[in-house]
Amino acid sequence: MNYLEELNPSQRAAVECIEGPSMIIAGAGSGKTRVITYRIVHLLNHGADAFNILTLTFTNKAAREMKERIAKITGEHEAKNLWTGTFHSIFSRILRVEADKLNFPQNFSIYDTDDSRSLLKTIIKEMNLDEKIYKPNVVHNRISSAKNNLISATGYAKNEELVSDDVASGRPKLAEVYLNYQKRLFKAGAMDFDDLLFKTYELFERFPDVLYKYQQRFKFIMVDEYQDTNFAQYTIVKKLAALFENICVVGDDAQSIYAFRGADIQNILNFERDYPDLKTFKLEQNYRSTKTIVESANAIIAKNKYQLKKTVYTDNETGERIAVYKALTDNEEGRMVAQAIFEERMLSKAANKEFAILYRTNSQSRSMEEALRKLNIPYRIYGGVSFYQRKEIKDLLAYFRLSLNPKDEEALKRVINYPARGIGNTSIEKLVVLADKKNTDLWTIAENITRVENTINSGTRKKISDFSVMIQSFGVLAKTANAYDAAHRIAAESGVLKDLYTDRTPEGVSRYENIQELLNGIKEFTEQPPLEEGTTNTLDKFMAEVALYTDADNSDDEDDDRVNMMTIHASKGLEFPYVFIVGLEENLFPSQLSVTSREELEEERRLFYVALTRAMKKVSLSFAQSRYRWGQITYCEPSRFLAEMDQTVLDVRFANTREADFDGATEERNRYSKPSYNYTPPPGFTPKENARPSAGITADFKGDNPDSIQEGMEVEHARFGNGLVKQIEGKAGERLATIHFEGIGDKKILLKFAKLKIKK
DNA sequence: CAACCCAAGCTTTTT
DNA sequence: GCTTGGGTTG
Repeated sequence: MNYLEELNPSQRAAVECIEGPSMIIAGAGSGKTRVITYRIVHLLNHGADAFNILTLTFTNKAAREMKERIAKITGEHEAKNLWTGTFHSIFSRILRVEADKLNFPQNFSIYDTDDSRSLLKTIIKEMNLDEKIYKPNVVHNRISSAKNNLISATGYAKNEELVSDDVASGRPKLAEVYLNYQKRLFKAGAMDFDDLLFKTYELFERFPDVLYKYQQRFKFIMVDEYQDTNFAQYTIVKKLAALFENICVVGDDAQSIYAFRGADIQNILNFERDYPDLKTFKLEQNYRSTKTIVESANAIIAKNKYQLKKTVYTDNETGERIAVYKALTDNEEGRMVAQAIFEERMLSKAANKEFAILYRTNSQSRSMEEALRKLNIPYRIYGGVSFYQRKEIKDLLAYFRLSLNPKDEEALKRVINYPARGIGNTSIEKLVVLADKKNTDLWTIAENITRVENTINSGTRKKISDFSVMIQSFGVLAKTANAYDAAHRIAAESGVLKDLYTDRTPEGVSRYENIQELLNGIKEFTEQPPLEEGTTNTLDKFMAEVALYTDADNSDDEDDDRVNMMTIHASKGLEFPYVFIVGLEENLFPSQLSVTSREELEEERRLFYVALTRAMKKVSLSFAQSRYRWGQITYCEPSRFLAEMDQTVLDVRFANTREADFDGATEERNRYSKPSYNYTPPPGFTPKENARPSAGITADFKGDNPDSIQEGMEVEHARFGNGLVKQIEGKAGERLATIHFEGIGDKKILLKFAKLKIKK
């Protein structure tokens, strides 16, 4: 095929520039992925070896899609040899090969955020620090951002600015916690997510010959979503590219939405400085969206001060106006969105999967879900609690980790008494004390428990020794048997399968199914042709990859016809014909945590830009005037982003679907539509005095005495409306009622908290 | 040592 | 409002 002919002039220029440093600024919907994949194809066609091409992405999904697209053009064989993956996965591959240089075991464990926090908690306790001040996640964030800026634990301790920050916030010992944390990770043969970057940097820094090896291997380097790189990533890429300088970065400053975790748009500017003979390409034609959408998005991003100049335009048709749904409550917002999807589906003969509901926070999905369910609209939620974060999955994975790396302390603590085998907290504490005394690790103590002098009673000692023998046998399995056999036997022999199988509650059943799903995934992995011919796909190889799998990576039947629901962050890189952006309220979107500084607010605005530009045909926005947060009703004001929109393309609708009266307010509107940090809602968005009372609004709803409520009564609830009391359990003061509400179903409610009006 | 109960934190986003 | 983790009880 002649791929070059499928490109517009600027895309083609970017693809054809394969030598030397280049930067592609790719506006939303401008065919970025196409350019990257075709550029790789172009490299291959011009004599580059797939083995020499490195492409770094931010998500596993992006990497997988890219590989698939290239495979379609070049064939599987060629595509398989490409180095394409996330920063973390590519670097962990390198680190496994080179682990001995850093004195890490080749099977080092990768600690996820939970493991890191848990270890920090242990350290904070051991140092007798106040957990209220040294909050594990605050401490973790500090350490994480230090690592992302390539500041080691010793470097941190010497950094006056950081240390005085810590002193000022009452955490003078933070540097010491960092030092201890790194010591413990090392002892456990483990790296956390940030170490995968930091240790790669360290490896290249300390071993120039190793760096040279990879510099020669990666003759051509591409970085996707370059605007999201942090300093560590930037530095490592720069090192890798130093020999050939064949580096091409692709990004869009307007879509930088990860500054909160260390991403720095500055890297784009640094890039221009680092490579004076840089060639820059701008992809400005949007092929995805209507004029209305592109122009609205442009108008929004124009409010930002910090940005590169570019003009995104489209030749597509003007398209529909942007609907704005104004709801009284979060639940009503859900109903309106569901209703709108229902109607649009009829009107445009659109499929469910053409719709996406995007929100700022995962917790917003609930009201949407309920409303969709009521209209029998099938949906799928991306993200949320990811598969690999589930307790049962983490438990079994901890067995795998421990089998491969018995020094992995977090894994050991996780499974030594799961399923319950009589090694409780007191015994574990004793092991910790012993390990400390002998200056060794928990595993070494456990392994030698019958030979070490200790105060643990003989029954428990036997149990610990049985456990360590079992783990040792698993270790052999994991390295020799095929991954599925090993995984299945570990799941069975550890007692995990049995434990979950015995639990016949719906949650238990679902946990069991999840384990089966994991095992099926391992089976699939086992049956793949191995990377090296003649070898077996063992469990250690599976684990080398799985530690970095997350959320959307299990691509379960994406062809299903369902409405898509996800956070805006998760939607980056995707497109949908119809997009609903919900919860456009101050303190929600923009987030409450970001309205204090200009930089953070601009990031929220970019987030809104990303959300708008996901849409191909039509965007709908919505907001509610009150919403449940932390189980409490809070009143909300419309988001300033609504005021920043071009008001003439908005089509505002109220709950009763009559058109909002917007005429005659133009002057007023202009007065308010300037970007303002002291936000005042524009007219038309302010709640009306005579807003119709609905089943949701409850400011002064008074309930009757809860003690007088009895089974069989008809009651009214502020939020759920009318219902019938079916059952009351519990003693006075703690009475729990099961009430059937019209159109909602059964709810269990504590009477002393619920405000219920007795109707009959 | 397990089961239960309560308090705290959570709702920013991901590898 | 929910989940998680810690503490107390049996």
